[in-house]
Amino acid sequence: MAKKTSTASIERLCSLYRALIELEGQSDSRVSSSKLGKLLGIAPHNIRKDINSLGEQGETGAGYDVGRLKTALEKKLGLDHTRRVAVVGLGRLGRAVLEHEQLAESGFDIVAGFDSNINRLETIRTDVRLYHADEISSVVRKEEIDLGIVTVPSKAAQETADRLIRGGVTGIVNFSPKVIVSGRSEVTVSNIDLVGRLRFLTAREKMTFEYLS
Amino acid sequence: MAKKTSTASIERLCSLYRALIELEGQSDSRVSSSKLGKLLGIAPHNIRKDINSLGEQGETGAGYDVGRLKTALEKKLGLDHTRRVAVVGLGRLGRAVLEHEQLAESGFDIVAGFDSNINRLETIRTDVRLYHADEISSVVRKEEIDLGIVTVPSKAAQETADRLIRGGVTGIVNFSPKVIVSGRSEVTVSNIDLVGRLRFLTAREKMTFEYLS
DNA sequence: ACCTGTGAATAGTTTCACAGCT
DNA sequence: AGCTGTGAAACTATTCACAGGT
Repeated sequence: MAKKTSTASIERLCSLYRALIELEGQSDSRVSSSKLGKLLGIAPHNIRKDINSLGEQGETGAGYDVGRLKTALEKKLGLDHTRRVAVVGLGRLGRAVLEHEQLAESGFDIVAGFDSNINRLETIRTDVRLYHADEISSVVRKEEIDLGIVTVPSKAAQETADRLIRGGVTGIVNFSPKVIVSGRSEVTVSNIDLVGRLRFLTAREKMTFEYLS
Repeated sequence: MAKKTSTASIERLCSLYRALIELEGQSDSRVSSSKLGKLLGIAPHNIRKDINSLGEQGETGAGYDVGRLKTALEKKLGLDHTRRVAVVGLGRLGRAVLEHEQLAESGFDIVAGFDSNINRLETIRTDVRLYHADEISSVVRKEEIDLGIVTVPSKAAQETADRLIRGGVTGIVNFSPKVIVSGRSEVTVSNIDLVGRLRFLTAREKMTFEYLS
């Protein structure tokens, strides 16, 4: 297999996939790169490059077929089978994630919840099976969990991630403000701390403003 | 003012700021770029460049002074004053955000919540003032709100964002899966949809695996 | 010995331009 | 007329290398 796909490109392909799901319901069964570009705020050239980079789509001279492209992407991105997900940290945010209907609809089954507070484990009413945080590694392994969502306080974040990784997850979404670094290169971590985002937006405005003056 | 700071660089500076907050409590009052690099998973060269790009820090030959660098960053990134934030969409996730203590601690005051469901507005118990979604623009303007957090269903996302922008926010964090595009260039949008992140992690693993084979 | 600051080199990503298809 | 596919150009970002300081 030839060229590695860049992170940025994978990111765009995922947005693209999302857009295609929406377009699927529409009347028109074809889309052009420029229409997709407008929808996602990406340059059309870029979209063509991305699509083409996953081995050409065989589409020809007048737009892409929405259904076909979607199916192709699904396969290429590995989104054609459900994935098993665990949530660690059952505070307000963690519980909101547990009950997030959209996850299952999109092929991500939450099959386990973890917390270090026994009280919580007994109180929370949910269909998801709950375990103590000490069991993370073994449950992840036994239940063949692919991905972990971390919603614990920052001081527990790295330790939580290490346990998930030891259990064998291939990716982690980290909502805690502490940046998680994955020792192994085959595990990808996506850090999406809210405070960090707000800081970024603030900084962004400041710097843009300064640049103009 | 000379060179515009790149998005990636601002992003790194924000992580850096976070790391400095943590280091501030520690015994050692100095950090080296390599130590910071290890902590954040960034190359030391890169960190030096970033720090230096905001007008040199005056630090000399043996590490940076944690406190001084933090203060400098605070000022440069515009994090030295509190910002006013609104949350739109008071479902499970929105309510979790409303009560997120860390926001206020970090200088982001949530001063308004919005929803289009009157029932919710009456039921939710919180210190934050709640309004109907129709009032977004006027309240944002009157309360001088800087940033918006969007936790509405995807079909309402763009409309919500438009209202926030009309009211005058300078940035939006969008938790909904629908990509929001801001017409005006002075408004930055940060899209952080959970399903999208999980898709990305899935795709990432698949592509890495394929590359190796 | 270990650190920062920074010009130069390298690598990587995006944009352009146009050939070719429908 | 409008579209995709793609090599080449332009641009941006990262990494290197080393001068200079403590």
